[in-house]
Amino acid sequence: MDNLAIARILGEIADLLEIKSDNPFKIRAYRNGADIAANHPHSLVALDEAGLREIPGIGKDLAARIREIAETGDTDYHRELIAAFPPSILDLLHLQGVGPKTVAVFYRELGVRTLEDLEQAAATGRIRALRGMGQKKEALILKALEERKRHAGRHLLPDAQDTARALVAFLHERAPSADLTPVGSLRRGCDSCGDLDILASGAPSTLMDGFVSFEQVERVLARGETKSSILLRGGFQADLRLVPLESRGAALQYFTGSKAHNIALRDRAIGLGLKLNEYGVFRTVDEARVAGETEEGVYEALGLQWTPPELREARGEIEAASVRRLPRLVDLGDLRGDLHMHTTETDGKDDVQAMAEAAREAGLEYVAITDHSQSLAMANGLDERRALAHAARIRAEDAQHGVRVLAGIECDIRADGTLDLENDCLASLDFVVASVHSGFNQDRQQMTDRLLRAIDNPYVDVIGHPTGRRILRREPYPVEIEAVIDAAAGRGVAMEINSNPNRLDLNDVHARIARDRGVSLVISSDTHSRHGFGVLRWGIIVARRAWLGPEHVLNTRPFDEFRASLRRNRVRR
DNA sequence: GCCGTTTTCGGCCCGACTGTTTTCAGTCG
Repeated sequence: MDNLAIARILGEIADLLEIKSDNPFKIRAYRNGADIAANHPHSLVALDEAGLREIPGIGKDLAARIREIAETGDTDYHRELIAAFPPSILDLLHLQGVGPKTVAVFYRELGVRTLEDLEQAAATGRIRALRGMGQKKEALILKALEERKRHAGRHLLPDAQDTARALVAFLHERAPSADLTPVGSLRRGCDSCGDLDILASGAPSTLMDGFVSFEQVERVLARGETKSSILLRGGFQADLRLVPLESRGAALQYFTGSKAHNIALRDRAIGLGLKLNEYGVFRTVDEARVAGETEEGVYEALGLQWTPPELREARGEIEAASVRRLPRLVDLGDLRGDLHMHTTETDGKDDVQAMAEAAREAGLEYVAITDHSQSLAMANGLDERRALAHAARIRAEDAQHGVRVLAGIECDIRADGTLDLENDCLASLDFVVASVHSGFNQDRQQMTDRLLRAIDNPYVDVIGHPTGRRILRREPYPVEIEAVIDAAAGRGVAMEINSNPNRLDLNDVHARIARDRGVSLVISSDTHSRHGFGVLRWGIIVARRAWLGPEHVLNTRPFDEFRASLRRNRVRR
């Protein structure tokens, strides 16, 4: 029983209480408890009741519940709630536009318990008959269901990586000398993964027995000598492939893909009188194997530079590799600063000092503190007066913790494209990220104009999470992203790669366009706690997939150079 | 349910937006 499992139970209690319309503050207490459990650096199971109660936000009841979960795996309270409501209705809660009140009405009035029930109800016009609902609501629900279906079976990159890691560790115990590597879209760093592919080279065939007995297996889909597939609880499908050691490189190449990259490579092989498959590179004339032990060898045999997995999407990498002109890609170690984070002044969990210290420990040389502006009332956003007072306190921490600290803001872009704080306030700050947080239903023209107008504001340094997507949950808002990129290029405004694994926004394709049009990128964490700097690795993966080198990323620069390169500080001629 | 207290109750981040109403409920962030 780990902290995440505790968090999941507390979170479900909060969800169920919400559907029950229980005391909202009690709900918040449980949700907060789930947050605490999920983010606590040490195992809660190891703490006794007194130790738990020392954690702020954990009181008498939550401490007792956590103890109960630690000892029995669940709590009676949770079981009681599940007895009152089928747990499958929690799926409904995660639909876009459907909240606890709506779920409760669906359940009470229509007996809806599952996504399928809901789809039936919507399709037969029973939603619109409900009080407070209409045709539009019904259409929105059908759309949300359709989106959900499209994303079904896909998972966020960190979830895929965690599951793959657990699976590899499990397999490693059974075949310590084998080489075990996650391949497929996970190795390429795609922003979501459909299934997990694990390659085992030099493993005994008995490893398959281990694989299908993995503790998280729900169903064995296929069981063979060299390939097996399992379905895991939580929805992941995982495939294990066994190849002999001498084919390791070829198999790595073959199973990493992408499909388009592999097809192009095999095509190239044919042109060279060669054949490429998962066992090696072979001469067509006599079937003699010329490569396959290492991936480098496979690419060399095809007259190509070894290509980083992130680039294998048939987006020009083969042509570049053939003339040895693949770019030097940015690395996590290149990052010197982080330019988007929140503190307790708005909706963050830690204060400026704690963030600065954590940033230093994460190896960063500078940060910008960018709390929310007033429009985000729910996040306790800052008005001009508070923004300036906060800036003064931030500057007092500058260089006090081994990092330079800039007083920034994440300023909301209003529906009309104006910014949420007066220009003289923005001018008094060191750094401004401008982001859209509301009004996602504007049409393409309105949203584009809105962003263009924000870019026109002379105090905007960066456009934050420029398309507003939430991976697997919300589509990007409609926007002419290329028009926005061109405007940013013209005005010298940078664009963000938000590293939150739910966002990864800009995505790889758009970030590459931005790069090609001369826009500078920043890779930022958008962290809301001192534990959140680790997400920068996901932003780095997006940047690598976008062909970015350190020279394209502003926050790889030394502090003084970075600062001088900001639009606001650039020497104008 | 947690917390802090002028300590055992009373307060707990709230405004924008949408779709439904005709003054508001629900969702989102």
